[in-house]
Order: sequence, then structure tokens, then C-alpha cells
Amino acid sequence: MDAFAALADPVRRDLVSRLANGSARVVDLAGEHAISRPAISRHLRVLGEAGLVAADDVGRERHYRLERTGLAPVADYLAALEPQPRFDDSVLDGLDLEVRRAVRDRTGTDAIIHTTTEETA
Amino acid sequence: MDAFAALADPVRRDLVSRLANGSARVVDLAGEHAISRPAISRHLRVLGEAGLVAADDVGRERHYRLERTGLAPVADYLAALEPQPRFDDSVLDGLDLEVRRAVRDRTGTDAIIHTTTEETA
DNA sequence: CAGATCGGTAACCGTTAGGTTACCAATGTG
DNA sequence: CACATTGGTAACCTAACGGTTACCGATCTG
Repeated sequence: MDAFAALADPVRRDLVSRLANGSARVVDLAGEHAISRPAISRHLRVLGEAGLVAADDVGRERHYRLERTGLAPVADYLAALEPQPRFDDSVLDGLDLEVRRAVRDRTGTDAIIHTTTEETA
Repeated sequence: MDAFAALADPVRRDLVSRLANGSARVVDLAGEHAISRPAISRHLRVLGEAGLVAADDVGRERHYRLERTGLAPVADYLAALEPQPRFDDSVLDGLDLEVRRAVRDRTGTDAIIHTTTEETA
């Protein structure tokens, strides 16, 4: 099950939100979620398969933690829905030439396009 | 069906992506998606209920278009999972304003906006 | 060792999701 | 008007989802 399908379930979203505040054991999560422990366990397995959660075994306990990299597909998808997915330089056209010229002149570091960041007066 | 569940289906994600490039009719979308037109129609209804898609009636045709504000719950959820809730997510930059506005506007359904903010006493 | 705790898995069950075909209303066009 | 086009809906079916209880192994602890 992919990340989208995994996050379609409100219980799993709660679990992910919960784990964003720190890792937890299955019993802890089950104690907070009104449904049975096996149900929580299976939700965690789904989240694990989606790459959203990972576990560390500590003795007989299993500490689940959020795996934020698993959120990448979702974030990427949202980003791709932006009106202009490309960098729109047109707004800065006026500055653009000067920026490039300055970069050429200096040639020191690579500097490249940090855009409007370095504006020391 | 909320936005998360709506986006859980790959066909619906395709439809949303497709509509991000411009509106389209049901027959057009059906012609691109290998499944039957009624199936597409129902997917569009689901997307509409989730606030992800809207339609303009033009004669006997119905032009579907992407409703980006419907993405607010998802973007908001992702933002809430950030390690430190700074508003520095370049990925979600464009959505940010729409997120805030949509949260104000909609507030209907479950929306999930409160995300675990209300700490237990 | 005996027993409690932690956690995964299997079996079962009701509900829902998503596909199909068939049908219907509404609108454009010869 | 006759008919094609567009698109929504209903009925139906299969597969999957998500819950439960029961059971098992593994690990701490008296």
C-alpha cells in the first residue's frame, strides 16, 4: 500500500501525527485509540509498508517512529500541482541580467542562483 | 469522502494531475484513462465532494477543473508533521495562502484542521 | 521455572470501493 | 423532427478494507 492509501485512513493519520511527537509502543498507541491492539498493529504494518513508519526493537518492546522520508511522494505530488511548476524568472527579469553579470564578474565561489537572499545594502 | 481518501485512488490522482494542466470534459478524461466513462464520472463526483474539483456547465458539456483549495487539508497535514512548525516549506510555498484561506472558508466536514493541538489537560 | 507483558498473525465477518453494463435526460446538429 | 453526443445514475458483482476474537512466540520478572 502506498503512502496515499496509507494516509487515507483517519486512524493511520492519527498514528502518524502521534509519532511525529515521539516514538511509541503498540500498547501505548492502542491505549490512545479506542480500537483493539491487533487493529493498531495492522495499521502500523501498513504504515511501515508505505515507508511512513519504522520500528526499533528494544527487548520485547517495539518502538515505532515516524519516517518522514515516506512523505516525499505526497509532498512531491502536491508540489507538482502548483500552477507554475517551473521557476518563474520573469518577475525578476530586471534583476536577472545583473545577477548573472555579477556572478560572472566574481567567479569566486559558485554562488549560482541563490536569488534574492544576499542583499547586503 | 475527504481529500485524503479521494487521493488514495491512483486514477483520481491522475485525474487531478490532468486537470492541473487545464480543464477537460468527462469524455476527454475517459478517453485517456482506459476505464469506462461512468467510472470516471463517479471518480469526478468523489473528487467534487472532496472539494478537489469543480465543474462548469457549458451547454451539454461539463468542464471539470482543479480546485486547488481542496488540497488544503493535505498540505496542512504535511505541514503539521514538520519537525519544527516553521513556515519555511518551499514545497508548500504556493499553497500556503490558499491553505489558510481554505481553512477559514470550508471548516465543514472533518477537515482535521486542529491536528492534535488541544493538549490533554 | 511460572507467570505476566508485549506484539504479531490467523480466521472470520460486515461494509465499502470500484469496476462493469444498461438506461435515461438534456443538449446540439443534420 | 430525428438522431448523435454528452454525462449522470442505478443495479450488480467481486475484491479489499477494517474491525473483532483467539492464539502464538518472545521477553522480562517474581
